[in-house]
Amino acid sequence: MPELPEVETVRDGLARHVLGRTVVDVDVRRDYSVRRHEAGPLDFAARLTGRRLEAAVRRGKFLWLLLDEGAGRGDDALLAHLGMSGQLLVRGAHVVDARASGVTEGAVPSGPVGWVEHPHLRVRLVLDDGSALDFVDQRTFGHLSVPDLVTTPDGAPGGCGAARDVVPLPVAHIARDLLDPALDRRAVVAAMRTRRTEVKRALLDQTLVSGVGNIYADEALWRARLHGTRPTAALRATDAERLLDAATEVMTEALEQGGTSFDALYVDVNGASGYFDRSLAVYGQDGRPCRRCGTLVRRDAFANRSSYTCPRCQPRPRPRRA
DNA sequence: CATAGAACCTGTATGC
DNA sequence: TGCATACAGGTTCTAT
Repeated sequence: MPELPEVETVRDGLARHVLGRTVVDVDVRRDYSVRRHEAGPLDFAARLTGRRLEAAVRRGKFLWLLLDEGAGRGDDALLAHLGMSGQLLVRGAHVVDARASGVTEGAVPSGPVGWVEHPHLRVRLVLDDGSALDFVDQRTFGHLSVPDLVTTPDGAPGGCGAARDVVPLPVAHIARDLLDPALDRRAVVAAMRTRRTEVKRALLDQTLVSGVGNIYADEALWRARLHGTRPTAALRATDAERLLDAATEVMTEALEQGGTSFDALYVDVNGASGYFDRSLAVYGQDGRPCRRCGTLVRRDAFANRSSYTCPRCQPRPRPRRA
């Protein structure tokens, strides 16, 4: 669910609310949510307890909190991926509005502190000021872990030469994202055109350029007037550039609105929804008129999901012969 | 190596 | 009402 603008909204919230705090207790309610932590839930908790949260960093849809140097620990971080339905909620030592938290009316506040416990709470970190950081995740595709930080080689993911960087090990293969100033956009265009696939698949490939998901891919393609099934190999460089510009633009606008959310499944650290859903031109708009030409937006099956396009603004490519 | 599809899990909406 | 099916913002693993 959360794509770059939503994850960045969460990162910003964490930067403002939990940095400088120390983890005093870790409560793993569901082991599956820390399955990517190889050493298991107990080690996950042990590695976090007593550590201070120093910085909030993001690449694409991954975000992590740098940890201070623990006794005998190397460089590591609390890594989070929200998957399709993950949330990170900062719960202060006060009662949170039940509606904004996505909790039904009448939910029972839990614990002496008095905040409302979300039904899909998977992991809770209790912080030294009495607040808590809750990882909530309905579908459980998201996960938390405490991996080591590694230095990525020059010119790594996506074939984009750029400055060396330190990222958590599971992020080493993820390319820089479209809001990263160090991203080499020309290299992305070049790499995209060497792929033998369709342009929407390339846009969603996080090892080529990261941060774009199904919503913003469709929105970017509509803005660039390209059909997602266009073969990348036959794409003009100017078209590829226009597509990347469109994706950057739509994600920047979404970020300004606090991200896109259709329901309580996506919220910021305070439980509030973003407003960009009102600005979507095609995603989820099937049967409604294209705001540019009036033609009805259509939905097509795409990789166990859907793609939304304007058939007139985004003509399908001519079928190629093999 | 590159690419496409299945698998992972929980819940809601829709149709019969 | 009950039940079956389709679908949902993503990534990793596996098979070609």
